[in-house]
Amino acid sequence: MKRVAARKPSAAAARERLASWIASRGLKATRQRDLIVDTFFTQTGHLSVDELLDKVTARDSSIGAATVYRTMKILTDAGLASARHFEGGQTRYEAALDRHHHDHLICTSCGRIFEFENERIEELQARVAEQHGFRVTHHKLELYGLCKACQERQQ
Amino acid sequence: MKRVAARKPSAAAARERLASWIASRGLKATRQRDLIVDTFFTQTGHLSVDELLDKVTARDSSIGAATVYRTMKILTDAGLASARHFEGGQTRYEAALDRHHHDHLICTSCGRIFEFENERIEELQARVAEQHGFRVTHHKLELYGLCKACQERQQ
DNA sequence: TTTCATTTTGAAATTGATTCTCAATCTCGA
DNA sequence: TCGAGATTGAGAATCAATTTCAAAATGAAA
Ligand SMILES: [Mn+2]
Ligand SMILES: [Mn+2]
Ligand SMILES: [Zn+2]
Ligand SMILES: [Zn+2]
Repeated sequence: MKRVAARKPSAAAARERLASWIASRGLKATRQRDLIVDTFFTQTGHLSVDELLDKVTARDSSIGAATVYRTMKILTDAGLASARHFEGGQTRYEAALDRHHHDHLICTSCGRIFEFENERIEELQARVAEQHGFRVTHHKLELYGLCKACQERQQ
Repeated sequence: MKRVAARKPSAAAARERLASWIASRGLKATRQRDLIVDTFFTQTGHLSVDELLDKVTARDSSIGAATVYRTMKILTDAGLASARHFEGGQTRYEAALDRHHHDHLICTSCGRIFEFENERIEELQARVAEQHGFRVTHHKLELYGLCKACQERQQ
């Protein structure tokens, strides 16, 4: 039996949650899904399907892109991943289990993504919504610009 | 000479600004562009290219979609329109001349879009950026949910 | 175990918004 | 009026994502 690399505790929990999600709706467990989910939770950050596909096909080159798309949709529906639609193209996914809501700073030069939480901003948003009689289901706050490193690099 | 419908004062200003923008970079004035620009500034709100194309082809059915895309790009580059990328596909454009920065509430049921300005939120965003040593170029704050009317309609 | 209805898969086709290409047509300064 | 250069509309191309479909895999019941 092969020894398995240590994994983040949340990864195991996520796999368990996924198993019951799958069982509870008559879906079936598959080798491909397991591998994709395992690969996803082994990574950190905000992954595009393309990037994830690369890691996945490095492990099993027979897995198709459609299956990765489909699996990430399942993870999202199960609340184990969140889909983020930043500017400029592909959807990115991040692990969602045991994570607080947070927003993002995106460097338009190097593409790095930073996270922040700001309770005060959330409150003010809620107040704005209230003033409009609006019931907010979700929101998006994204700050685009140059990260510290890129500012320094550009002198 | 045909009488022209009364138009918002900003529309005339925008056309003037566009004329000098076009002249200043060796572009040429065209009938199609005039008609598209005129149609755009006659409308209010956040228009998709498809919606704009409909209004445009109602006036001249020979105008192609590519020309509408190209014209909206010019208006955007000239700072006379802003492109908004809300959830769900197409870019929407709104008039930008003499408008403050503002953010949006988007009803996911009826699609209506409401605007707000909140100086306090802007300040807090600036502070967040500062804490990360980030130089923000632009940001996006969008609140999605049900507008008042849609809440009431759904009982 | 075997059966077999159901789900899943990978490849390829399709979608939908947008951009590009290209030959024909227009614009505008000389 | 001329002609270099810009613009046009149609259709092709692009790109991420979804759908289709026939073959393969899964798992509950027998
Ligand atoms: Mn994040
Ligand atoms: Mn607006
Ligand atoms: Zn950077
Ligand atoms: Zn509504």
